[in-house]
Amino acid sequence: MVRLKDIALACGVSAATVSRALNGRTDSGNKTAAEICRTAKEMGYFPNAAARTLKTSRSNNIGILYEDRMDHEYFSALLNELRQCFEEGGYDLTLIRRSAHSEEGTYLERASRRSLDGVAVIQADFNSADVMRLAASSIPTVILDHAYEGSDCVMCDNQAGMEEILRAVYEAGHRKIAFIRGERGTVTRERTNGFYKGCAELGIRAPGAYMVDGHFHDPAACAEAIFHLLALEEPPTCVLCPDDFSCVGAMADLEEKGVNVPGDISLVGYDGIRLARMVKPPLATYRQDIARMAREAADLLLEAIEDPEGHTPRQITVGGVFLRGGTLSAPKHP
Amino acid sequence: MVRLKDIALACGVSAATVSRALNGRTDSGNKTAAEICRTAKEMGYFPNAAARTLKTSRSNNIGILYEDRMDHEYFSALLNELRQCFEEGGYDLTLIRRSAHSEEGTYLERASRRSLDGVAVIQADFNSADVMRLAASSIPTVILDHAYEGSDCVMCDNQAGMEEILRAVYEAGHRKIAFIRGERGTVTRERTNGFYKGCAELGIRAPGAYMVDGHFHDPAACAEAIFHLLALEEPPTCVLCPDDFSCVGAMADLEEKGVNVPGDISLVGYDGIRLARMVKPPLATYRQDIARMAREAADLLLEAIEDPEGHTPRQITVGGVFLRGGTLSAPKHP
DNA sequence: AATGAAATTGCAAACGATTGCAGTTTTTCA
DNA sequence: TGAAAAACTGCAATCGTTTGCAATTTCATT
Repeated sequence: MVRLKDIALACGVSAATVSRALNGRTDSGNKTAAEICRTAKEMGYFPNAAARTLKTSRSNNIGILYEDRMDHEYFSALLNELRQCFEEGGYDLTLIRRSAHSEEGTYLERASRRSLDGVAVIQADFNSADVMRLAASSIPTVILDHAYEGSDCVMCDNQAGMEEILRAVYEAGHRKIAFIRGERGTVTRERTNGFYKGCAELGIRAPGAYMVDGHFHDPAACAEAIFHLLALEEPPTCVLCPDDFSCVGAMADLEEKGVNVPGDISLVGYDGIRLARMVKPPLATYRQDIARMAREAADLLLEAIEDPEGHTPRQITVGGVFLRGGTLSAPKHP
Repeated sequence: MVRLKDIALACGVSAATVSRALNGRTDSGNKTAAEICRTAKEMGYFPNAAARTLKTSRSNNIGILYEDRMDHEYFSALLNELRQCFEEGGYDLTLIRRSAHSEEGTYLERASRRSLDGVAVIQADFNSADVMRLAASSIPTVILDHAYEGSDCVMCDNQAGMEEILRAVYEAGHRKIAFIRGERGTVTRERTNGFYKGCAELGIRAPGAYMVDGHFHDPAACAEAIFHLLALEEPPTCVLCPDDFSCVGAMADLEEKGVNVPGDISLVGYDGIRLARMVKPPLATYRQDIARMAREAADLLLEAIEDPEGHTPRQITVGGVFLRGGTLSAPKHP
């Protein structure tokens, strides 16, 4: 490995001068600086990250907190976009997660042990003290899809999304609309708010039986909930599912049992994953603007890193767009 | 941050002793060692990764090479499994990729700059000199889904997979079988071999027109290829697609244009992603054993890291399993 | 040419951990 | 009890880079 010292030797200067030249500092003579840079390139020099980190306590490394399995397209896409944003800024991404079996090491510890410049929380158990400690620490942190008081957060506009879905469903002629929601949390809370607000605005009755607790990303649970709803005395004509994945899976179950979508029941998903638009009929759904969320999150985090004093935490919501689809049609018996 | 020195001070010993005690070295007095460990825990000590890396040139960090978008379920799942394996071993994962716009920094450079202990190549342009240089370097590297002479590789058994698919298709009664293959590379080469080998064994004719060049993960291209095949004078009765994702998308296109699957044509996918089994009809496909691939890859890489001398590169293939599905039925006109 | 200011440069001390070597203590055994 | 062996500990150098300070050079100005 080529060291600073090697270049210094080759150029007949000190290591300090080489460091200054390579870092483009103003107090570096531009005649020698050019020569030094040339030699450095020739010799194939690149700085040792560990040494630099040790000295400056900056790692040019961003931590990614992602507890879940990573096979959810929504999160994968988010991670992908984030990576692009951060790589533009010269940062690498490191996945951190408490090792499942040996319970040693909190997130905060893992982050500071590696001198991470910041952490993006894509998916985590937001109620755990561990995550909260990280968010409250001095390490810049941005949270996605969850509102934390006093932290940088980027969320898709779940409330507006639900309201938009409701409007579309209403226009299609539905008045009996059920909502299967996912696990408790910011997302579910906001969607629930949007649901009730939308119902109120449109003058739709929203009986308690039409609000069902379900799970995200769980087709079986979603199907079960729908069957349960269909068995009601006064079944809904349209069901809003927690996410596209569940919805697609549930739809297959329904068809198998002889329930036709949208003939017997209309379905609407959430997320706008690509496969949801490929199945037959394509899902009516609400597509989140993942690229923009990532951009905003990256900007927030980078700002907090570059200027910790000047930065004040902000909470940003990003809107999406409703996609019409064959799973939503006029109800047979309105 | 608590330093080694702080603990040394608190315990009235030298930093060297603390280091030895904490690392459980044999030349450390067990009376004091216990005391030191206790104090360290009390004070909330954890080692500074940068300092340790600088001294030992081991980072406990594995690089992940993943050029593509990360929204392919197959690769996401692979990454997920890998993460689990490596985290068990106490390694973190760092995503490395040439920053797209500023062309500075090869993979090898990025890896050694961060003192990565090893690199797993999940998805990359295997023909690029950059990747080859990395594989040929002294940094332990394991390649997934591509055969590199003299490197550690883990591949799914594409040849056997194709042969198994062919047998199933044959049993269903098909004799005119087309194959849309993906981009050139190890995977495609092996599948092609498997296709021809299977045809030969079963006594199936394999005219050149039935072998179509296509793309992975590209539903539109797949659909187009299928239409092209259907327009042949003697169209095939069954088409093997490059992957599930393409197949699902193409199927929707077909239905839209009035072509019934499997009535008019049988389709078979490849990969076994979850959504492929949720659509209607569920795809006949070949599911790769991703968990096992990850395990093998991790084992290879860890072995190469722990014992670089004793390790000789191996190439491992992992078999999968054929999944029957509604997209494959007996041909109308055999 | 002398002077002071400005521009460069080098010295040396960090950053926090590890480790060979030597020195000290303890243990073992005769 | 004494000497040798074993066990433990500390010193100090080292990993590669950055940076405050001081020293040196360069330059403009009179």
